[in-house]
Amino acid sequence: MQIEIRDFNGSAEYFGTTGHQRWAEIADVLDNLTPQLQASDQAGKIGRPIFDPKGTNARLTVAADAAGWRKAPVPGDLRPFGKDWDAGKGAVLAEWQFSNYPFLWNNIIRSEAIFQSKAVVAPLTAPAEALIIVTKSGSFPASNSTLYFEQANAQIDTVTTLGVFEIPIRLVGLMVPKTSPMEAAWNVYAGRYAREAQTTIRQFDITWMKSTQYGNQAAAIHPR
Amino acid sequence: MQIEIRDFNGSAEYFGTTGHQRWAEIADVLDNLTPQLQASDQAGKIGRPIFDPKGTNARLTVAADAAGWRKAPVPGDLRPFGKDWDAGKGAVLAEWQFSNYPFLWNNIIRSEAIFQSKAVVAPLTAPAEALIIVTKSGSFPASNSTLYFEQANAQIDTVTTLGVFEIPIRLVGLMVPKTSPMEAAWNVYAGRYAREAQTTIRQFDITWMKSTQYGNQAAAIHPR
DNA sequence: AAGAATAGATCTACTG
DNA sequence: CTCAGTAGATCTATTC
Repeated sequence: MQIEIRDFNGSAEYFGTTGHQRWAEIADVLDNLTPQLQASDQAGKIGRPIFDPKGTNARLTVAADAAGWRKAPVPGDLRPFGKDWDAGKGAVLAEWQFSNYPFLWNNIIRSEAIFQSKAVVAPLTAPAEALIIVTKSGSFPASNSTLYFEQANAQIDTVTTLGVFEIPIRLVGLMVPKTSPMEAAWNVYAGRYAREAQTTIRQFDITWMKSTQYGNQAAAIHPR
Repeated sequence: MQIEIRDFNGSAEYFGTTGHQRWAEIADVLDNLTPQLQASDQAGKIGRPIFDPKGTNARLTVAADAAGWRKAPVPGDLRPFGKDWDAGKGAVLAEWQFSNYPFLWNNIIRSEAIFQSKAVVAPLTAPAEALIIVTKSGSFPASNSTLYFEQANAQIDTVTTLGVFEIPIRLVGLMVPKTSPMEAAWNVYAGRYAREAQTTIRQFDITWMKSTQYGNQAAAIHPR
């Protein structure tokens, strides 16, 4: 998929130097990711294609695993902050975050805590030096209140101005391709939360609607 | 209801002095709140009584309103952080937070931002000086992943140790009464997310189960 | 009336 | 196998 990047707290420098190899791996995973779509079950838009978090999540995890990235358990003294990061390798933590928007800060806060603690958590081989957060663009039709790139960018931008966070963060946005049609995986699930999908590769026409809150345009996605 | 309190960043001092009247109002609201219960719709515990966020939220908002507390819109420059705080009066902001746990940090981060900005947001009459967060105890049976007091306390405790937040926070926990039976409102809704309830006051037996993650005991609630 | 956005509600999936 | 707990999914309600 096509991506956009925003860097905070020196992460451009970090991923351009020390973290170069880690980023190359994640960039490769993202580059090879096919957009995942599913049918909405929301009143008023039943059946319309929306971004599929389950399919995306599963594929990111599998592909990152192949590159040596593993779930990173939250250490005991940070237990209140949850169970694990979605992936970690070397000195870099990563989250794919497509759930509701407040998870952004849950992810950042606990990453900041581990960053400041300098603890080495398996599978990391050194204290965490940076965090990668993968989101989808707000251009994607999606379930209500799921986090999106432009929103995350605006929030992190404001808070880093406050100067309370130090951990370098590379925010990634999965973008709707500018070229129509788009080839995407169409995932059909047995139930609303089921993880097992029947997947077919299909073509979708993209049309661009008016601009939204953060200047990004909404994309309407129609099956061919 | 019975409550517990945890103070961070000097909020004990604040609510004992400058913020005394504001706290007296909220304490009164909480004191007069009847526990709100509803039937779970979760597989494996269908029909069992759980904490009712909708009923609790609605009653807190109405009672706080009667004491002059109003929704506080997020100002334009903090727009990425959402629409509003649940309540505000004078120089104090309040949230009733019974949704999923990451909202805790969404609430705190945006409050910290407004605290540092020193902006005066309607209906506040001065820059925000403190934040009250009302949660329920983890002793309550509840929907999965809804925020609970002991979890919030542990997280805030860790993060205030990092020294990145300055806004005084009073965290409130709505507790399961130690005396059985408990009188509570039993709310029946037309649908899973419906806000209109048919309410009856009923008695519930409380039995205490084994301790959980943060040392609090789980309460089993049985209709008489 | 329809659309967009946040807030809140609250489930299933998965793991220890 | 059940229970507890987090993660993630994703809806409806409400307001603008």
